[in-house]
Amino acid sequence: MSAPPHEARPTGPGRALPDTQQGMRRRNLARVMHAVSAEGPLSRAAVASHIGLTRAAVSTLVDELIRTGLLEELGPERPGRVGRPGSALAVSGRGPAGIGAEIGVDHLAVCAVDLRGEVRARAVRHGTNRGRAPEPVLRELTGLVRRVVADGEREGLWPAGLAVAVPGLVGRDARTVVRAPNLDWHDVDLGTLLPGEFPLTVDNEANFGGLAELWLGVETPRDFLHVSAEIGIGAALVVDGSLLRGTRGFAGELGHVPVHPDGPDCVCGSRGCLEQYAGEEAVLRAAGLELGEDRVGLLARRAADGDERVRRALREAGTALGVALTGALNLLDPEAVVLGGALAGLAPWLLPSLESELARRTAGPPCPVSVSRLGPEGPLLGAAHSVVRAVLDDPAGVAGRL
Amino acid sequence: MSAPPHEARPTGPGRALPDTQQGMRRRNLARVMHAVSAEGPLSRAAVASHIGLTRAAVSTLVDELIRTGLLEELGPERPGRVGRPGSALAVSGRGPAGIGAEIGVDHLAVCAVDLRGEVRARAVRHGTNRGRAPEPVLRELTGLVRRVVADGEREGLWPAGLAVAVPGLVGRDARTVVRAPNLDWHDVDLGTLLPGEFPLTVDNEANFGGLAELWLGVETPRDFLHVSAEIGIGAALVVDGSLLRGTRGFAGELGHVPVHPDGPDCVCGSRGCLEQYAGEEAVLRAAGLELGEDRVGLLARRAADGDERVRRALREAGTALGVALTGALNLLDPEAVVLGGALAGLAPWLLPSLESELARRTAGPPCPVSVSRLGPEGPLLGAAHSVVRAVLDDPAGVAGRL
DNA sequence: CTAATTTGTAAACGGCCATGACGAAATAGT
DNA sequence: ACTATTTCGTCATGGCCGTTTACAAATTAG
Repeated sequence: MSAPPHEARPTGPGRALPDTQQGMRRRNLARVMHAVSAEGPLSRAAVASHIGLTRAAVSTLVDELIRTGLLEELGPERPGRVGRPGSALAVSGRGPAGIGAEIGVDHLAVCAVDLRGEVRARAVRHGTNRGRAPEPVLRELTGLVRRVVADGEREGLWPAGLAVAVPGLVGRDARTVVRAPNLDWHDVDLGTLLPGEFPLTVDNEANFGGLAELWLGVETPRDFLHVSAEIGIGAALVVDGSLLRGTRGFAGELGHVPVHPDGPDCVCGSRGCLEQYAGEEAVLRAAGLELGEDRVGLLARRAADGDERVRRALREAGTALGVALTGALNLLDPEAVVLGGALAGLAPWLLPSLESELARRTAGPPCPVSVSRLGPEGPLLGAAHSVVRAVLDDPAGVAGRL
Repeated sequence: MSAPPHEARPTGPGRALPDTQQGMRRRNLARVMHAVSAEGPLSRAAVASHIGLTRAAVSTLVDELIRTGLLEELGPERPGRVGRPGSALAVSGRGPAGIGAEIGVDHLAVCAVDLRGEVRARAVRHGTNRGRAPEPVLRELTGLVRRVVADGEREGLWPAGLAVAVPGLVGRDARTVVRAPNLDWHDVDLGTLLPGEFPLTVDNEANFGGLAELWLGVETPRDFLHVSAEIGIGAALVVDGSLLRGTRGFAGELGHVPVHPDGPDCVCGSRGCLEQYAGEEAVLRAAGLELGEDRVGLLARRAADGDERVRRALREAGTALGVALTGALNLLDPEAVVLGGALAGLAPWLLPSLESELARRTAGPPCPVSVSRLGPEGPLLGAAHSVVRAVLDDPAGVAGRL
């Protein structure tokens, strides 16, 4: 009944496996998968030199991975250089798939991603979820999941796990939504309300967005700060290629970093939090706009149209964001800052003031700020890919479920 | 000539070793050392159940460790329970030792710590180093190191490495002091100025202080923030048992987190940094005291004597620290905050305002703040222990140097 | 067309942990 | 006191796994 304790979280060639010969084998299988997945089609010899094993050892590993359907033999490479050409190996486009889901304030979305990282099926339902009870929302989501799973199965894919991105704080058990202000959900255990046929992981959408940036971004380093504002302002802290979650799973709450310690009261009990200056509500108020559907799109359109009041509101939000980020950069010394989620769309009007604030407050060269090209798709893709990464990180684990 | 590329930094049972049988063996040797080191004297059977290997496997591992002198057989345990009593194993009190050194603003200190974690030799020289050139200071330090090494050798210890704590920023190469404001050093490569007979590691004193807290603290969790103020205000960020260093090695610069963004100018180029409110200079000025020797002790004495102006200065510093920490806690969600270094001595007057500020600004239960019992010894002990940990993390590596 | 190079596989080898059995040394029960 | 039981450490055996060595296959260089 209950799904196996599927620990999708630690990423990087399958750590935490026992240091026994079997564990070694499993880790080496993972390293082969990672090499092939990351470096495109590769011959056995190329894999061997990538991961530091001998060709013979890689041969047996590859045989096993082909037998279990995780790897595919593409056929002989086109020569080009001297010597016998290798036989290209690629990650299979059939077999296990990661199912990602997103519970947004204004929509539900589900997609299936194969081991190659390609989206093979999608389903979306628009319409607000603000204030709706968890049960009906999750029933709808379950419907979408089943549809996507069915679509995938028609193409030879089977679900290796389900990862759900939610706009709120998630406990370290990766199942319960502790608090989702914009849905008005508290302590909802998604594990009991979603299909139990495959392993489930739940996480904050900012975290999944950050992971998407890490895995899918073009030039993303292994150490960066991914800032995203959907509702509150959240940040994903990626340190050395893995997510910093904090003891309770609440790390990255950039929105409640004090900017003006004596500023206006915040719902969190503190005063002058970043959210009071750069949060969605605050910006809309400063811009003189009403709350409604597609608030971010509205801001972007008005700013593009030259509405000076909106532009000023965004400039000031950028400045506040700059102050809060200065603190974060001093603490974490990341390689880059990436603006994602809603911020990506507003970047043209936020960036100037943000960057000048950072430059003013930084001694050396300021930390580069870039804009995510994933935009609002980030969390959904990150969720689906987290399942895929879990498979790549322990191919033997998933093979056992065949 | 040049020391081997000794990577003392990653801690945790020898990771990053290749996934081959030899690497497995090395990691298992490390796991045995860790088990014995952490859990006191242990029989082979107890070690086996701790690390999940069979008794037979542990036997051969232990044999090897005894042969290389890293473990010692203490003899039969006193029974107590049924069955043949085990033979107690303990980490050897002879063999490799970690040499720790500290370059303080007002002193130099060196110590040797054996694998059991006990300090076996020390040497100190008092007197300011403020403004002195690196060469004479490091010549003196070299003298102290040689003395401590000689003392250790008389007890059967040989130096496995030297770790130096400095009051400033250290590059990620773990050798160069990028900037040490209070010594007025810039880009000094300690590697060329210190004995090259054993592997060298250099790090910030705040980092070593934090590691000392992690390794030696009584109830320290694996996730905490260690705040220490010697000169500037530095923090060591310990995440899941390892130090967060940042891309350039500059993480933890709590002193330059903005507290009042429009406050007084700071040397870093920004305005209203924490250091302007809680830094040593700022507090002394607010307290109406002169700069001189043992400034922290002076503050503590005056505060203890009831000097209201000093107490107010410390209260206000505590409040500012609380604001900056609020930001850090929101970002990192650690399990605890530990005050170390100079702050430990001033804690009685800082804590009340600090904690009330944290409580005011935190929604749930506030993060517990504790005071380090290591105090000013932290960085020195952390440095020495970092070498010891490196040995425990890869005993085979050190055995090769016998 | 030959020499050189590279790939993939097969067989022998060696290292390492697991398994199972055994003697040793203690306790528990009679 | 004596036996049964439990636990410890070790040894021999076996299986797993990566390495080494050798070799055939496939390509380029000359």
